[in-house]
Amino acid sequence: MPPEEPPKLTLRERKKREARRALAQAALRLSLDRGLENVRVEDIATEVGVSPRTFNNYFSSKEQAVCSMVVDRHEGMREALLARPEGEPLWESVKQAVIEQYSREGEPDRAYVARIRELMGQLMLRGEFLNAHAAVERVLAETIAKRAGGADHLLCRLMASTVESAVRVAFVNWFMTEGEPFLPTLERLLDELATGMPTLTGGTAPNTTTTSLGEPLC
Amino acid sequence: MPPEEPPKLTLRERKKREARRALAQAALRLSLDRGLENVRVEDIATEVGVSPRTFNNYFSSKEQAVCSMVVDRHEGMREALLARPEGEPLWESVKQAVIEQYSREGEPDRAYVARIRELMGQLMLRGEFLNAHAAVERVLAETIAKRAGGADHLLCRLMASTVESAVRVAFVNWFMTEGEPFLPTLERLLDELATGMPTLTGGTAPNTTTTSLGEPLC
DNA sequence: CCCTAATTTTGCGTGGCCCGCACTTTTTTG
DNA sequence: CAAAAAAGTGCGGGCCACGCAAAATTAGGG
Repeated sequence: MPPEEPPKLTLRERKKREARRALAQAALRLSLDRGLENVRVEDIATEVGVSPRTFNNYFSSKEQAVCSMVVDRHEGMREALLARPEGEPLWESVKQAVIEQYSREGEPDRAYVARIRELMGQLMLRGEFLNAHAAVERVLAETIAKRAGGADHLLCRLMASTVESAVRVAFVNWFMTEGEPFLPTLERLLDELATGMPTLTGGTAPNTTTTSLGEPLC
Repeated sequence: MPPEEPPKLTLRERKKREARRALAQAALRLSLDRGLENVRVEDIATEVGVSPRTFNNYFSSKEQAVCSMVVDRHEGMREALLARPEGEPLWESVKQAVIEQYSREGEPDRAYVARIRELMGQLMLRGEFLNAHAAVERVLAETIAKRAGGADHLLCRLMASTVESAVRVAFVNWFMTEGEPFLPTLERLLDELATGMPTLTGGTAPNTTTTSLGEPLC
């Protein structure tokens, strides 16, 4: 009979999530401002008004905090995939689910693109970023498997991994070029995957010089 | 006229490579023995008979040292790809080059599989591992682009990224299962990629329970 | 053979991070 | 409102990455 919705999440839970969110946000904001190497854990903690020790109760490194948004996407992704209509071909479902998830957030903010590029130069952070994507990939694979009704487990993993590849490539392309929008690129890459690899034909190039490797970017 | 081959690499260079190799090897061996968390940088350095400070002249973290073998593969991969016959379809070239590279090393050692599994549980290491694969991916993309004679840059990246996905999936499958060999799996996955995604058809599964996420393994 | 310049290794010191532990503060529950 | 549960906090220790400058090693002519 009580009309007020007793919030399913206990106060504790809400505060906890809020704190986590605030820390992640602060970590990202500060990193974009000054560059990750100039942000100490202490700074992030102070920004949120919490002790440095507490920061480590939520994240085990600042890189993890910065990347936590990536891994939080898995939840939306799973729901989107499971919500696709019954008879739809599997690949179409996956494609739509992924696109849906990334549209929900809107095009990433252009204003920060230079800073993001700079940020991704940080080695540790790239590691954590890839790691986060791997986490998403895992959940995606499980969801695909469930959705496909027990199809070959290996192929499900491959599919998930492949989708994540497309996302990463589209993202890198987005922040490395000036104008190209993210979503259309992603969609195009996903379509490319659907038709298979042999679209491209071979033949050695004429004369380009050998580029060295090092590790300039992504 | 001098018949002895004057080693192209100066003594300096040889010692350097040797040291690097020794450090990487020691790092891997010790990690497999005791688990990465029980290996200090000092231990690795001592094992090779060098000061801890020197270790950091070669690698900026022990995780990096452990994973350096992965990134060293890029060289062989590039050569293998560029050595493929002229007219061969691009995808076939890529596939063969990758398989060639991984056959060269032989099947990974079965004896250590349990330890490897344990090792991959380490979060930091997984990050560095993924990072290493990303480096290989980048070189592969460049090489593909060169080989394809200036094809769409984005698609080259996608192809490289996709190949690396297959490798990672095959590898994880290898160390998570008991008997399945690595190379045949890899080959199968690459073929799967060639034909495109829609091989699998959809339809929701019957009743499986929702698995939680956390981050149990890879 | 030896001397000099270039390069590498090393010791030391600094700043920072991660985390276990015990203690305090806050929230929950009965 | 009191006891219990859970989260925040301060302290201390161990480790790591790295800048710097001094020693050790190598390279290449005289």
